[in-house]
Order: sequence, then structure tokens, then C-alpha cells
Amino acid sequence: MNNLITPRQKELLSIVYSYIKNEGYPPTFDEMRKKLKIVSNQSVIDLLNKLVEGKFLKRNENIARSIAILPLGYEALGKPPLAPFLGVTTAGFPIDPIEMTGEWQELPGGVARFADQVFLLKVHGDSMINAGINDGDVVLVKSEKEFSSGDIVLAEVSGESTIKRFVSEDKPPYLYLKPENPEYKIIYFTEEVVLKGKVLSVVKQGQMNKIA
Amino acid sequence: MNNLITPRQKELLSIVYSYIKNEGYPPTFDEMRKKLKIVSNQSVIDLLNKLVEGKFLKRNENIARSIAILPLGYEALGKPPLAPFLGVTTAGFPIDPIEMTGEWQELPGGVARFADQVFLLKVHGDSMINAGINDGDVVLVKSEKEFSSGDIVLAEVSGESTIKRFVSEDKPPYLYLKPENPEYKIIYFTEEVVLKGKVLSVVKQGQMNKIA
DNA sequence: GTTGACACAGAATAAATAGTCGGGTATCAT
DNA sequence: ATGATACCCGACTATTTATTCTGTGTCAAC
Repeated sequence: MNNLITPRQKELLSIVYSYIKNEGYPPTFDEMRKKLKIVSNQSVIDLLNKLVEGKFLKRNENIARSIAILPLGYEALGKPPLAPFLGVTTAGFPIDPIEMTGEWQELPGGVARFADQVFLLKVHGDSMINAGINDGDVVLVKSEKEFSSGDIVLAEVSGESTIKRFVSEDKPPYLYLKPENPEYKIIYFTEEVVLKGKVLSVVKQGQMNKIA
Repeated sequence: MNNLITPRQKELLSIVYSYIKNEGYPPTFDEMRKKLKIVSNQSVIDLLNKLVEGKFLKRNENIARSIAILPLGYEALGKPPLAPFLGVTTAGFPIDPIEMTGEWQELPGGVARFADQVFLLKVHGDSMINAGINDGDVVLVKSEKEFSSGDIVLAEVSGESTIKRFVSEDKPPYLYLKPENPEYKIIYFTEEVVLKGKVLSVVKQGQMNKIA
């Protein structure tokens, strides 16, 4: 009933992770049994069942090598899981809605604990070039409800998505979205502006070999 | 004897890729057979053998679900493969040697064709901040022998690795490495300076929420 | 001092999965 | 026309893999 991972369970989880990483497919009961240095398959089944209960991995009964590590499992190991790749947004002016494409991408390390709250977006436009975000880059976004001044955020403006810097000041206009490109205009807060999440990191795509 | 992939082979390769992406483990012969809409396992074996011959994937005989897609397979599909994560370099001053840690990371798309010549490095130091490379970022490097002025390069200086911008001019000092941070000094070419590769892209890690 | 979770043993059975044998058709370039 | 290549059929066997059953010992908590 408790969701804590025991040392032996973590050992098995790690064995499964390494095996998949090395071989490209999951291990059999026998292979896990040998790695655990025990003689009975029952113990492996016991441990696996615990790991399944704890949502660390999933498995299909009667199916050979049908083990897959879940986000919680990656978290327990401190390893990078996958994040859903949602679609295309814009750093220029709000045009593209967010769509789910079904693609998955491996996350950079250190965000495993947010695995169920993060997603990737491809950025279009050049309104954030001074923050190092260019056309075609992919941003890792974490869903949030609270924001600090200076955060780079995913915002919905009149139902359309965009990446901007959020600024909160103690003098008018108090709250606004600031493009990191002097050629673009500030967006002031109205009922049509909703903040959806913070940008955690940027995966840059090409264009590294031009003189700055 | 030829290494070209046929339409049917590519179809199977795509089936395998999607299956692994969705289930977390590779398909059985029967599952592949059904997806291919044929009735005999022999055909699946035939196709798999061709794909193995062509180095698109590898497989272990008599082992259930023992299929793994090789870099050439990812290339044929236009999908991101994995790159080895080598270790830590520095953008500040040359200190850390490159080591293989055994970690693997999924590559951003578009570099699949270089899969056997690229690797990832973690950057330490702040000498390249004006090029958008910060302490802790991960760079994707491609081994090269020829370089153009303006390329961001991985260089070995006195046996130690560093990331800098390469500049070639027609007046003295002709060739040098330029840090993208005014607080750092230019490195002039000597016998101790060797260029190892070009930086293709940067995976930024955190620090996105500070005001620029 | 019993209860429950955890970890393991040994042996047998059931199911899934891979491979074999011996064919067939259609296309295409020499 | 002929050999090479890609692709396919169907029934069969061999092997791998998963599961079930009945136990033991420990250790911490109540």
C-alpha cells in the first residue's frame, strides 16, 4: 500500500534500466534473476509486482520482455524520461495553436521530477532572440500557476500561444509580456492573456556557426 | 550485397520504431507480421535479415523481441538517434580532459546522418555567454577536419578541451580562438592548439528565468 | 509474541515466441 | 530465357519465457 521504493526494488529497476540502455530491449525474468544473484523466478515476480504497484514501471502479463519504465521510475533513478512533444508555438506574434503530435523526446537531465507536468514546443519567430531563443528552437515548458517577474513564459493571448518574458512591476503598467527583440511591441495584460507555464530550457537547432 | 533499403523493408523498420516508441519494448515476429498484413513468419524473417545485413538494426537469434534500431536505421527513418555523452569541457579556460561516461542522450532531429561522428559535451565556464552558451549547457559536437572563420569549435589547447569561436583573418594574427565574453583573452594558434570539431547545437540547462 | 511486509527457494506447468522446411509469384536487368 | 532479388504462403517443431504452487527466514511494528 505504500509507494516507497525498497533498496532491492531500486536495484532491480536499475538493472532493467541498464539492460534496456545497453541492449535496446528489456530483460527476461531469468536475466533479471541472474543479475539479482538469486535462484528463483518468484522473487523477481514479487519485486516486479511491487514496482508495478508503485507505478515505477508497467508490464504486460504473459508477454515476453514487456517491461517499460514509467516517469516515476526514471525519477527514482534520477534518469531522464521522455516528454511529450506538443507542437508549434511562436515567439513572434501569436498565431499557432498548440497541438499534440504524438512525438516523444528525451528530456535533458534534472527535470525528471516534473515529468508529468512538462512538455516540448517548437518555437517559430524571432521575438525572443536576445534571450537566446531563435526560430526553430525547441523549448521545454513546465505547467505553472505562479510566476515571477523575469520568467520566460508560455502565454496564451486571445487563444493563441506565444513565448515571452513576463514582467511584474510596482508602477504602471504593472504586468506585461516583453519580447526580447526591440522590433516587437510589449503585450499588456487583459482578460485575453493567460500564462500557461515557464520555459525551463531551450534545445537549440543549428545556426551555431554564424558570427555573432 | 547492396545496402539500399526497399520500400517494404522501410515499412517494417517504421513499424518497429513506432512499436518501441509506443510500448517501450520491441515487437514479436507475429506482431510485425500482422502489421505488415501478411500471413507467414518467413517473410518477416526475410525482411529482418535484410535490415540486419544493411546495418539498419541488430537482432539476437532465438531471443524474444531482441530488436534494436541502429543509427543507420534512424537515419533511414529521419528520426533522432542517440549520441554518446562524453563528459565535461570548459568554456572558461582549458582544464578538464574529455572522458567517456557511458551515458547516452537522444539527439535533436536533423543530425541523424552524422550519428557516428557526433557527441555531447557538458560545458563549464562562462567564456561563451555572448554566443548563448552558459555554464552547464550541453553542446552537440561533430568531428571535423576543416573549419571556417566564425565556427564555434571544440579545441584542444595544451591537451585540454575548450569551446571557443574560431577566427581566420588575412592579417595578423591570422588564426586565433575568440571567447564570446570580453572578460576573457584571445588564444593565439601554436603547436599546442588543435581543432577537434564544430559545435552543431546547444541544449540549454536551466537559468532561463533570469532577466537578460 | 503475533502480524505483516519483504525477500527468497525449488519444482512443475503453461504460454508465448522463434525458427524450420519446402515450396510459390512477380519483377527486372543481362 | 534466365538468373537474381524481393516478397510471400502454410504447417510444423524447438526454444524461450512466464507463471503457479507451496514453502522458509527475517525484521520491524503494534
